[in-house]
Order: sequence, then C-alpha cells, then structure tokens
Amino acid sequence: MQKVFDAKPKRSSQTVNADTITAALSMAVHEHRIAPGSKLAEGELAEIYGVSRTVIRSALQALAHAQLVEIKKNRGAFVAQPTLIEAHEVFEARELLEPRTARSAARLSRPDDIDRLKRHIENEHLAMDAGDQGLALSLSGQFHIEIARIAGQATIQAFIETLIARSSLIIAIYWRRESALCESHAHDALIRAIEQNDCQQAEELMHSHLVDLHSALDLREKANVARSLREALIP
Amino acid sequence: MQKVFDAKPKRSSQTVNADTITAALSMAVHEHRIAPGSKLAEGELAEIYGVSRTVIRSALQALAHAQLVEIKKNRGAFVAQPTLIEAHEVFEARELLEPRTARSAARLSRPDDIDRLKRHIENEHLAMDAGDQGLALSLSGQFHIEIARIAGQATIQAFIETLIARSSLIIAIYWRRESALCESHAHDALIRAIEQNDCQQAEELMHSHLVDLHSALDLREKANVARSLREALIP
DNA sequence: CAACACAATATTGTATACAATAGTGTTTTC
DNA sequence: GAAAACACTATTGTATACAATATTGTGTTG
Repeated sequence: MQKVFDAKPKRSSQTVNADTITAALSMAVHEHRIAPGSKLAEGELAEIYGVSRTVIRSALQALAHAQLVEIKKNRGAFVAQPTLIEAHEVFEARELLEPRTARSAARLSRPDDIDRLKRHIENEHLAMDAGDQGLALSLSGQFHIEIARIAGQATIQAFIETLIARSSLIIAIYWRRESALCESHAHDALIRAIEQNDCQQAEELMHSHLVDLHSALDLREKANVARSLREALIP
Repeated sequence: MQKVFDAKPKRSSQTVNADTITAALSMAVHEHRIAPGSKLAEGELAEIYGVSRTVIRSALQALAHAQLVEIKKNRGAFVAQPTLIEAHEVFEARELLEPRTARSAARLSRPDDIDRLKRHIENEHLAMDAGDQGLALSLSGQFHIEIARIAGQATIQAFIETLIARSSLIIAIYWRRESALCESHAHDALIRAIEQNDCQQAEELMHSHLVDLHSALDLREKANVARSLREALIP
C-alpha cells in the first residue's frame, strides 16, 4: 500500500496529539494524497502515528464535523464524497461570502498583509513549476483563507475555511481534466486590487474568480461516477 | 446544586449515545438552563447520563466544534462566553446570510412549509404565555432555522444553525433587561411575506429584524462583566 | 449447485485503568 | 507570621481491555 501520510511515527521531541493528526490528515486531503471515499481505519492510523485509537477517534470526529470525513455507524470513517448538489451548494455559499470578504480585505489591508499574499503566490508558482499540483492547490486555497483573515471577521473566516476544505474534495471528484487550473492570474489581479484598496474591484474580481471555478467543474458526467456502487451498477 | 439536565439517567428502552447527550446539552444551553462559563465536568456528566467519560468527551468535543463550549487543555470544558467582538461578528454574519436566505425561502416555500412555520409561532406564543422564556427563545431560534431549511441550502443552513446557537449564548450574556423580547411581531410579518412569496419583502423584514436584535444587545456595560476575573479586578 | 444459515474474523463502540497535570492545602523555613 | 516549597487531591489525557456489530468465509440443505 502506498504511504500517503507525512507525519513520522513517534517523533519523541514533539508530542503527537489529536490536533496534529487532524491537521496532517486535513493536509493530506487538501493535497489530494488521499482520495475521496478512502477508508480511514482507526487501528491503521493508530499504528501509523504511534498513538492509541482514542486520539485517532478524536481526530476523525473533528474531521467529520468539518465534513471532510464521513463517519458511518459501526462502519468507520471515510474521506467524504460530496454529491453534485453539495458541490453546487458549497460554491454558491462561497459566492455569497467571499466577494464581500474580499471587499473588506481591500478596505483593511496593511502593507505586511500584501507581503504575505505575495509570498503565498510565489510559493504557489513554485509548486506549480515543480509539478506538485497537490501542493499548489492547497496553497491556492490558503490564499483565499489569507484574504478572509485580512478582512478580520473570524466567524466568517471559519466558514470560509470549511468551504475551502470541502472545495478541495469537490475538485478532486469533479474537476474536468480539459481545463488547466491556471487561476494564478486571477489571484495576481486580486492582490493588485487589494493593494490599491480598491474595494469594488476586489469584490468583483473575487466573484468572477469563483464563478470561473464553479463553471470549471464537470457537473454532468462525473455525477454518476461511483457515488455508491449500488447507484453506479444498476442500469 | 440545581438540577439542570433534562435527560433521565439510564432509560433502558433508549440507547444514550454521544449524539443524544450533545443534543440535550445543546438544548439546555439554548434554553438558558446552563449559564455561560459553567464548568462541564466529565465525571459529573458521566454519572448524570449513566455512561462512561468516553462518550461524554465525544459529546463535549462536538459542542466545542460548534463553539458552544470551550475546552481548555488539562482544565476541562466550559460553556462558552462569547466576547463582545465575537457577538458583533455573529450578528454581522447573520445579517449577511439570513436576509438572502429569507428571500430564497419566500421564493421556494410550499403550503406545508407555511403550516410548520405557523405552528412554530404558536408554540412560541404558548411558551411565552407560560412564562417559559428559555423555551420561547429556543423556539424563536428554531424559527430562523426552519426558514433556512425552506431555502433548501443545507450548507448555509448549517452555518446559520451554528450562528443561532452562539446567538443564544450572546443573548444570555449581553441582553439588556430593559427591552422586552417581543419579536413575535417580526416573525408574524416574515411568515406573511413568505406565504405570499414576496421575496423582496422577506429579505428586508429579515434584515431589519436582525438589526433590531443586534441593537437590542447591551454592548457597553456588560462588556466588562467578568469576562475574566483578572480583567475585571485590575483597575 | 444455488441459496440460505451459521460461524469466524475484523472493526468499531464503550468502559475502565492508569498517567499526567492543575489546583489546593499544609508544612517548613527564614 | 509571611512566603515559598512540598505534598495531596481532583480532574483531564491516554492506553488498553472488553462488548457489540458488520462483513466475509464456510458449510449445510433443498
């Protein structure tokens, strides 16, 4: 079996608790190193991370609440598989929240915020050039979270973070191969608008960026790809 | 000590699992039967509900993720005490999400939806007449959730549910005694707009309703009421 | 040989035992 | 007698053991 987890077992200098495992699994999902639908067996994870099942369960429950994994009673935890309907809902919610947030960010941004955004973009380009699409996607998501952070609304930021996490799953399932994911230009333009405190422009750019993403999902064909075996195999 | 929990210990016919305990505690917070800041000791809850600490911990973690309780490392779980800033953020988020949701609800509502809303209002009035302010408040919150349900966006509905849960805590802390909480009229007007599929009216009514609620919070005096002893006692 | 029933196995759900930590009370020392 | 060091208690954090459940494999029966 392929090794997909990045945390080393039993690094004695660092305590491995539920939060670190939650973060590690979350990162693995964000970077598409674990596919939607994958079984996350407690015993296996406990062995990998060198802790008891107790702390694994805690981590899995946290991920379940963020809707990144689905826990089925007496069946175990699986990486979530958002349905087509849920995919639409997630992007509609993002189109509702993020443009307004980008506007606030443009109004409130300070010079060091811009620096951080630019560093993010650089890393994104670097990952892209290195061919690490998973990392690039993850950084791309963090870019949106960074904008929410600048807007200074922790409550809405938390919502956006869960939406972006789910978006990563949605992209893993419904992204159409044909369209390349070169959204870097959109991000570049966003930074400029925010840097110049152009609220209106920032809001509009974010909105069109999200509409682009939304429409780049393959909404028909993949719909009936193995959501459940039963549905897939009954003609 | 006063008995604040409603679940009977060891009802043999019904399995008591983490979800039921989460719901029971959540309800108790919604109805203001447990005050913000209260300690929720694992052993005590385990005894009350007749289960082991394992399942109590699971329930508390779920509540923590919904931000209804705060878990402090090696200290335990406490009913959350939203700060003034968080209170503002929650209502600003509601003002962003709910008017749009009310609009959708007005567009999509069906006759039986209206029936359910009206039954909700009735129960709200009944609880009010019976002097059970806690129950009335809880039902009032559920009214908003019901509207989100009608709008048919599960993702946004989930956000609104967490916002309303936190609103209950905020009201417990920052509600000013002077203003009576007779928001029933606002709800009545909302139902009429939704029943008549008047989208614009529903959106505006919801917005002004939330602004009313927001402004009915006491944002100055209570701000420095025992957020922490340290801050309260140092001049 | 197909279909059902039953047993074996593996995994999750729960309880309990032990370890670690924070808070509190007591004792010692100056 | 005040302050600091220590020990004690209570509570949380973690591991492990046991119970319950689902799945899979095997055998029986028509």
